[in-house]
Amino acid sequence: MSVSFAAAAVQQHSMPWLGTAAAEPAGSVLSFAADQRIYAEGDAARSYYKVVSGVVRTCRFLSDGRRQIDAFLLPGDVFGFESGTDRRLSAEAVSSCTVIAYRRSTAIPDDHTVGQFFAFAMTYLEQTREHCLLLGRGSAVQKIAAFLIEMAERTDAAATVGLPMSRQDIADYLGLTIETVSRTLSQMERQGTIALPSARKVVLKNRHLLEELNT
Amino acid sequence: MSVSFAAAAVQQHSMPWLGTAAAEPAGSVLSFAADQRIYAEGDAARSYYKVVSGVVRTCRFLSDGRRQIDAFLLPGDVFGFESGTDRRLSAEAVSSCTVIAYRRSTAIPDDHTVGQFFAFAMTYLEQTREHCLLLGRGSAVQKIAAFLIEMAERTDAAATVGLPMSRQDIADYLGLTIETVSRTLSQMERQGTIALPSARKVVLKNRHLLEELNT
DNA sequence: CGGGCGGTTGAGGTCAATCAATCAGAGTGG
DNA sequence: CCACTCTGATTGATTGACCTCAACCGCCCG
Repeated sequence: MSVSFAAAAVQQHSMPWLGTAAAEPAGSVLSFAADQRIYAEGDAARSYYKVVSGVVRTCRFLSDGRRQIDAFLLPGDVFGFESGTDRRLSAEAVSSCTVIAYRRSTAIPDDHTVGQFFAFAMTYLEQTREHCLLLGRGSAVQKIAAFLIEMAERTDAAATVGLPMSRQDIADYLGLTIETVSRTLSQMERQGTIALPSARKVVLKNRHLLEELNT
Repeated sequence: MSVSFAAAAVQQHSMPWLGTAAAEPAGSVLSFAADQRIYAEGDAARSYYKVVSGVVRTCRFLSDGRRQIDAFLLPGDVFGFESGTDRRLSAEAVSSCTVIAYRRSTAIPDDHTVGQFFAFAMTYLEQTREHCLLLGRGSAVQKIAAFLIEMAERTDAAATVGLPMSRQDIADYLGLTIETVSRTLSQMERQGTIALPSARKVVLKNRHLLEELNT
């Protein structure tokens, strides 16, 4: 689940959108402020993106105003490729961030590129299935524990994990409310499993215990 | 939910499945009795499958014995392709069923086949995301309503929908208990939204209302 | 007729949602 | 430098949805 930055840099200018690699232009760098929309559900999908810095969330909105966050994208992560012409999710900046946008090409696909996209899709598919398992069968404590471990692994954090997103973001990712997120974190702190030096920092004091909760 | 951008990983993971010949691949027809295992989590992934008749479920088991069903596969559906070498889910026959197994080949990759796999993966990804939304944010009534509509659409059913799977299967698919599934169906029947001529048959008497619940 | 299995129904408990108040920190203006 | 405000986070009290435990029903099959 770790992110490979070296390989990302190498591949940076040769990832067409199901198109030929030959005349593919470099992607354009874009910056977004916190909570700014990158694209919305229903938009035409003309590009895919790679996160350079900051954090991005992909999400869907329900008619009652609630929100389900599909994924948090960290530096190195790729997002925004679609099998159809339209966006199925919205993408927004969690923090101020910069991304590289790669334009979709209409040229004939080559199999190396399609193979890469297949691999991306499968990776996301497996992660989304894992997320389903958590949403369908996990208690609040299990959800928070899994989330903290996920963040720790993805940021290669030793013990102190930075949380770039708000409690509301975490709640919408885990299918909880902000109150439950907050309460669960507080409860874990009282039990000595974690420490909360600030709202956006978590120290994993007993990571083994957190991992056991996930089984 | 990060995607590693490592090119090496992409090669390694996607290549095994890119070898299917352009000519119609030879598949062997297999039959399974109800509840029989087709493959288990952790097995080597040597084939992918297409459902000919009957219904298949893909699922994972938790340490406490509970189960999360990832998907129900109906005739025509393809399942069992993996990005790695191992099965990440188990597959079992819901009813007695027949499937065609296509062995993975080492032949030269083929554009069309690779593109198909990408399309399959994206389709499943979108369905799984939809499922996440339901599991994370839906009430019992919403889950059951969405499930009934899904089954109706997938079987092209007019009004009477056959349910090939048990209440336990439905519960494990929706992240509920059998009691809640049963109660919710009964409640919908009392309200006149559906009728239950038998346990495995549902008549959608007010499909519009069911669809509204989903929004 | 009796047993077994899947499904339904009921009573009571639990966990997370809801409603509501308080707190903490960052930014602003006097 | 200190109120003041605004927003995000925390905590408390209560409610309610779903789970759990348990009994019962209905159908199939011997």
